Amino acid sequence: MARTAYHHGDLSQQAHQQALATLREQGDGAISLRALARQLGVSAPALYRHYADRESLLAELAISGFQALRQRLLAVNQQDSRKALIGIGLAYVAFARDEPNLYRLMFGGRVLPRGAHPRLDQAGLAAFQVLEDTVANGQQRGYLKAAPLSLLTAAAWSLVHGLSQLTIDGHLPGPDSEPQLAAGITALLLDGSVERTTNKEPSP
Amino acid sequence: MARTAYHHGDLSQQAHQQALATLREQGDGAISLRALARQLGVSAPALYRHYADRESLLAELAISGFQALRQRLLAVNQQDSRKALIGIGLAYVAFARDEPNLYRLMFGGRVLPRGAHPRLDQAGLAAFQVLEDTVANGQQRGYLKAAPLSLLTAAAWSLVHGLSQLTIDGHLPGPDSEPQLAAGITALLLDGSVERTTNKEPSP
DNA sequence: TGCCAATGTTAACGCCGTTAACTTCGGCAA
DNA sequence: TTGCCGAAGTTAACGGCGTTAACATTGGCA
Repeated sequence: MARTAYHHGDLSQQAHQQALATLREQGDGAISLRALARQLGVSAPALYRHYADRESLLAELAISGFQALRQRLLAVNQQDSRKALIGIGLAYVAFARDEPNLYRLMFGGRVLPRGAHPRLDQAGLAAFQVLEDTVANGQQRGYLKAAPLSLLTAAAWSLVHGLSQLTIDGHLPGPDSEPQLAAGITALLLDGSVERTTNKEPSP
Repeated sequence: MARTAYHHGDLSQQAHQQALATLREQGDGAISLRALARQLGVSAPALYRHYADRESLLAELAISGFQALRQRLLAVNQQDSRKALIGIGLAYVAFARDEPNLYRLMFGGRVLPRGAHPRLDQAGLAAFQVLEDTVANGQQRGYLKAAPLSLLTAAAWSLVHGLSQLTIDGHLPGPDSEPQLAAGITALLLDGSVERTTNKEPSP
């Protein structure tokens, strides 16, 4: 169907783009189908030809977010296991820093209950898979402990996810020191936090 | 001011309680001032005598959430440094599991931009302080590395926060195995994830 | 006792998501 | 070439929301 005065011709794509722009600038709470339609010079119900409801539109945005995150994690691709793991952590946090509102939508949990949008779940899983593969690889090479893969992966994911969330919410020191912080924290998970010279606790 | 047919007498308190109940059951998105007023048998604008707007009400809920979290962290109080640290982690994740919707409100970041509600920032800081004190204590006793306190604390907080978020959003295995997972992950941050026997990476 | 500040009320504005019923129009079948 | 049908738009409407303005009630203090 081609472009006409009546038929818009590319509404789905443009709605996605415009909604993404609004999300980036003002967060998902600012996304309204009516305002979106207004900006696109179209009536509000027209959007319902392309999205079942507001939540479906948000789900599409989240899906593209997971795909972008996955690409950034795949781009790390270091040979050395330690560098690969720290690189993944840095890339993850950098994504959250660059796209805070998108990241919040993806992981907010407020919208989009798990299981409501299968394609969304699948996109999230695909991004997670990159992290898990990196951990598994480090383990196969003997760099990481022989602990259960699910445990190591959950630890790594929890760490970078928590750091991302705290960073974009301003709970941690300014963004200038953020890369060092991320690298230092990742290193802590790798090397441990306990003082190795004294395994026993000294008496107080 | 006493209870009357006209004057409710305890609206502020009851609104808080009712909103908290709705939050627990359906999340903050389901909290509406009009519905709240209806449930309390009062007109909607009456609530504006006690809360500047919807966001202020949510801020109050979040504040009480941080206070509850702080109490649960304070209740750990183990002598042994390692047990104290793991105990804090378990308590933190347990709180999130018990109050998922409240936890999301507290850390969602979607509502309540940092700095908008000073008392909220202060309540969050007070909860964070318990974690930092525990870390500092472990460090002073020589159990933890002599790394910068802010780094160690950020790592611990990131880990438990990320684990909490992933847990309540259903990204990790069922809640039955959750305590073991939390304990195992916390132990990983303490002891490290790398295989100690081989510090060098073997050639592939 | 009278008044004032606190705490309620109704009415209204403009926004929102969503649905129903109708219109336009591109492209394919006869 | 024509006719029609389904995709993709339209307007109108419903009910809900946050919020404000203007007004009403009333408890307690001077």
